[in-house]
Amino acid sequence: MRLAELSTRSGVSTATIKYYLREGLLPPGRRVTATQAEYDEKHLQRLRLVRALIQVGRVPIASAREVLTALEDDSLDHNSRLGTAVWALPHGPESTPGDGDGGDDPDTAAARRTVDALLEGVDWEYARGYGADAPAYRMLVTAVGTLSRLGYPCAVEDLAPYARAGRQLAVADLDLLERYDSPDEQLEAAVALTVLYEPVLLALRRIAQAEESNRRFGRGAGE
Amino acid sequence: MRLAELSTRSGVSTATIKYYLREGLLPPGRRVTATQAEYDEKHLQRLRLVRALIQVGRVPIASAREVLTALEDDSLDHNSRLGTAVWALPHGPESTPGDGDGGDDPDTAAARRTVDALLEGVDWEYARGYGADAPAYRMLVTAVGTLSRLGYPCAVEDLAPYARAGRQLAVADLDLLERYDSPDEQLEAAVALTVLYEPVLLALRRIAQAEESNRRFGRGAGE
DNA sequence: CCACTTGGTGAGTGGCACTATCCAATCATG
DNA sequence: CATGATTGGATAGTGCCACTCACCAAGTGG
Repeated sequence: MRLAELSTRSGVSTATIKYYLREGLLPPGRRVTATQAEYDEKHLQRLRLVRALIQVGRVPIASAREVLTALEDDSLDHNSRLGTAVWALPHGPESTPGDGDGGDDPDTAAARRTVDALLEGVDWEYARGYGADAPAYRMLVTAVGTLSRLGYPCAVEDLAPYARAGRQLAVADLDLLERYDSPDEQLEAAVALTVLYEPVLLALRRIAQAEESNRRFGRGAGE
Repeated sequence: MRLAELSTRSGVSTATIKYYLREGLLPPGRRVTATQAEYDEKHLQRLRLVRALIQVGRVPIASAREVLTALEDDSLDHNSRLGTAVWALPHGPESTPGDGDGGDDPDTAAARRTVDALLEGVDWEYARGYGADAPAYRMLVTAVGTLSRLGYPCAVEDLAPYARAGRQLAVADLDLLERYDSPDEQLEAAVALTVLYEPVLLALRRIAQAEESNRRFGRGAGE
């Protein structure tokens, strides 16, 4: 199919598709002549994934490119590709640099200790092995630091229920992932499901908050 | 305290504080003379909350203003303020407008049916009462629509584990909230905890994914 | 008393995700 | 073959948003 058809089928303007091609988010089409290229279903699927990452997952273009590059990096084996791709995903506000406190102020140090205790408490030794390198770990430390800086509770026992929920979510995630047999499908699914289930989860939490608030405080509370 | 001290104590530049004052995110200080104003601890606390909303929660300025306005709207009772504030929080990508499909294409309609069935299945009748008005509901429909458009599983039974997790999270959230006695504290805490626990939760999910992936597939997988 | 600081205002900056315009090569059609 | 539309690539521009800078008159402190 031509670029125009790719556009109508995906609902993305040709200008935007050209932009994605330039940015390396979409592999170039098979060149037919000097001025025409042919795209296939894989391009369409990739384009949809890119849109989902950017619009739903709010992943910046640069991170999306890293993720997608990792997905098709032939120099890595399946598991490494998966790891690299998810690793490159959204870091959230990394360490809030320059925000009054440096990277190792007392609050952040305390947050790190809390997080380490939490990970030990729930027996996630694999995660602890990675230490401060994992984006998710740093995101967690930053968030916990911000919470305590604001004076909100975030001791180990406060965080434990969230860790338990995270554990269940991960099991559900992996269950979904295991439906895919082909390595390529699994790679793309890992990225897509990680990102696209985030709004699902957050929305469900909000709705459940309203529900629970209503249950505890009566109509009108919560949301 | 003066603006400069507010700046050093919060780590936010005076220019940015002035900007927040202009935008109505921060109430004006008590005017001492024609060119000087006095700020207190409440301003500092509010400023920290604003920073947290914007930097950690990625809440746009305009939404933050709505939230904060609702928090101190004297024309509303406690519960209405709480509802309005949380209601104004982050919508995520609302209905992905103009993205090829309008607001009521077949995918979205199917997503709506799935979501309704899910809410009925977990017996959240209060949430269903609000229908399409609640931002969280619309976020959920959008996300589910995107998932199915990409060909990823999001049937009721696929979503159920996430709803269950959301329920547990909401209980944990409300437990944290109930520690606060003063209505004002509770209002601010509701907003802060809703927003600031989102990165905590997402980070824990990522870490747990890596942990679970390692457990199932052996070292190197997941993250 | 006078350099310095303060807080308010308007205009400017930088980043990012597009988007509009142009162009030569190519294709479809009479 | 003539010719007008279309294609894909390149470049520059747009709009938004969260700041940030420059300036200024009014006040303050040594």
